[in-house]
Amino acid sequence: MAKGSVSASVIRRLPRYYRFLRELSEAGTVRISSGDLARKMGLTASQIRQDLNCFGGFGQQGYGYNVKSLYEEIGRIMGLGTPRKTILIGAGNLGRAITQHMDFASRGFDLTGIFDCNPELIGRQIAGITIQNSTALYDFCVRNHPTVAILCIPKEAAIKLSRDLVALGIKGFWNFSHYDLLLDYEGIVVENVHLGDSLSILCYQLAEMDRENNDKK
Amino acid sequence: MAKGSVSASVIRRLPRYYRFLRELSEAGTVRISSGDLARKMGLTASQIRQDLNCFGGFGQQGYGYNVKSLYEEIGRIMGLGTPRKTILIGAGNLGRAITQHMDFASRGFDLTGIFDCNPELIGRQIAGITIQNSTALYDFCVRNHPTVAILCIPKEAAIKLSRDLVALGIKGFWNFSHYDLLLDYEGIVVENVHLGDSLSILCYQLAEMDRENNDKK
DNA sequence: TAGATTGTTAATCGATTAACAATC
DNA sequence: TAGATTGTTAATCGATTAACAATC
Repeated sequence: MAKGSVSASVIRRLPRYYRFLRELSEAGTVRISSGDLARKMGLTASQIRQDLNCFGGFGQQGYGYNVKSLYEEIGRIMGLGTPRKTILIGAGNLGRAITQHMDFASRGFDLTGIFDCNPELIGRQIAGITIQNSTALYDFCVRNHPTVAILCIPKEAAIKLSRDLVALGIKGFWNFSHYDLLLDYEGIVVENVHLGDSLSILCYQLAEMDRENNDKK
Repeated sequence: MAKGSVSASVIRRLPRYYRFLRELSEAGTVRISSGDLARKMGLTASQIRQDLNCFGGFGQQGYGYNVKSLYEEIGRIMGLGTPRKTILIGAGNLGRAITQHMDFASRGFDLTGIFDCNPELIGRQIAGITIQNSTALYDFCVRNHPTVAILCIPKEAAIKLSRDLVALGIKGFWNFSHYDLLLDYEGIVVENVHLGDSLSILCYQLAEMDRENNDKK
């Protein structure tokens, strides 16, 4: 189905297409042309057609794209259909917020375990899941075979733990620790989220704006 | 100081340079060559030299870069020196987690107010700041002149509120709502964070890995 | 001085945009 | 059929990499 490897730029845009198509679908739009979608998303029609054609020809000449079927197609491409057993490690502020905030099911994940080493947190529940002692992690993985781990733990813990988790069968990491997780194992994927970096980019843009304004004067 | 406009690709890498340089500095490293830094960061030496030269010649031929002074230089470029008065809107799970999780001061922000419309939350404290009723937002802005707003509110609220906030003097938005905030006002900057999109990218990569493995068989 | 490494220019690569024949 | 819009190829643009003279 997939033609060789799709570039990272295209992949990063996929979830955004998916979002816009869902909204269009919910609003009752049946069909859309690449030109109209481009205007809505702030892209070019060419780019949209190029992007979609990495995965196949989903449109119809003279008509455009069927919103609902394109939406479903992209969902299939992103692999949302088969939920992956997921564990969360680190039930601090961020871990708890993500658990409560994110709709895992609709995004292809099934949160099955939460772990922390803080005795104050162990036994409490988040989103209906009981926080377990980190010492139970090994047994849990052996028994339940989760394949995805969300890391909401400090840098040092992430470095230490990630190797063990790979050995326990984890294939994908959603990493919030302040550390660029780069696992050189074959067949492991990592998505690093650096909220601090994101905030710093905003800071830069504000600083740059100030500098421009000062130059004008 | 800045030579015209620096590309978005370079800007997105700046916080990462900053992180690595701080770590090197804390580890006691005095100088580093573009080659060594490239190896550490998984970049090319060329790219590092090109990136840094967007802002000026911070190195010295035959020596490399002084870690501490390059670190400080990048901090200046990112504008970390002058803290910007910041407000957080939406003190739900995500808003609370971000408040407690993020070191705003070291990143050039000064969180001065938190707002929510949920009566259960109003009056409570997060990180030493009392959650105020959203109805007090207007007065607060008129009196305190915050310039940055963090949006941890639903899509609809973000759309409605963002225009008002611009009118109240907000120049920068750190937007966590499930919505691509795109303010076409002059002199307003937005950093959208889509955690759902990030998770979807991980999902795609896992699906792609599965497809590759199936193809092999 | 000789060795190392930068700053910078030129070459390459990849991604975006434009153009247009195919076709619904 | 005529009009619209895709899929796809070619052209352009920008970003990354390579090369090397300048120089510490």
